[in-house]
Amino acid sequence: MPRSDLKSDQTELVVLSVLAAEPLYGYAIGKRVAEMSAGALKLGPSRLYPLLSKLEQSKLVTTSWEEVKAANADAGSDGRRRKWYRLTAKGTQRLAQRIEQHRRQMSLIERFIETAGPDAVSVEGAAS
Amino acid sequence: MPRSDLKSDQTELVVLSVLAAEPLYGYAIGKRVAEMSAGALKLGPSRLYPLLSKLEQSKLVTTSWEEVKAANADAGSDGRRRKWYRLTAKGTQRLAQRIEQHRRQMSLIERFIETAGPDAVSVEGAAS
DNA sequence: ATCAGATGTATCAGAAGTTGATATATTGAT
DNA sequence: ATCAATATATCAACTTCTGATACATCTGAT
Repeated sequence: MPRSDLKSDQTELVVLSVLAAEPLYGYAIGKRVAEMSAGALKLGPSRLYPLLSKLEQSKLVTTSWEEVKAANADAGSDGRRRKWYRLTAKGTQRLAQRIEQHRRQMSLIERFIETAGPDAVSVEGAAS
Repeated sequence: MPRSDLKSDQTELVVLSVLAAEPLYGYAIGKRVAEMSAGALKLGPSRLYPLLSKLEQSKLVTTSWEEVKAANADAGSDGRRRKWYRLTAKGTQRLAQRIEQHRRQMSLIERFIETAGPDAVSVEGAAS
């Protein structure tokens, strides 16, 4: 059940961030996101792969296929293939842009929360 | 051109926040949001009224109609009517919930930004 | 007086975005 | 052999968003 609760721009930010740390293949990206969020964010295939395709088309990432080496066998293929994604300079630029956009929106929302008064921020109803 | 760039939960948070400060009618809510965001957030009718209806149905707000008094005439209607929205206790509770949810998501995203490394945060590409 | 623009509420169809289900194929554990 | 995990990918159905439209009144400008 891929719940992300994030809007697409934020999802993009998250994916670009993990790729900024190191290149990864699709499935590993999904797992990394789940791990780092302690399960709060889950990118299912239907969300992840279209997004990665979009990033590829926009040249924010470059891709390359890798054949997974067999563990026990002496040589060659394992049948499984991985598509690796690595951030381009353009991708790094986009990430910085998304981070800025994110910070802008956050301070904006913060402003609204403040006008609501301190009453709203911590209230009985907030419990679990 | 109603650009909000906010996801629906965040829009709800914003609207509940302005109503927490004081009761308002629909059109005024839209203007207040635009003012407070210096035009960055615009809630058009097609976004605003369905949202307000939803809040009403969920009993997060109560509503009441008001006839606008004529300015010059000695008595009565001006023809214009306003539908006022005021937060219920349940609405206040929901607001607190949304604020908490918001803070959780923000610290989550912050975590991803940090892993991206300091390089990503302030980069040439961030200009304009 | 007329006309444009703001006020004020509301709906709708089309566009865009999201997700569960499904498909295929291999590996490793029970 | 069967099940879960690994690994990629698509699709139809669903929800959500938005531009356009509708209607009626008021205000200020010409």
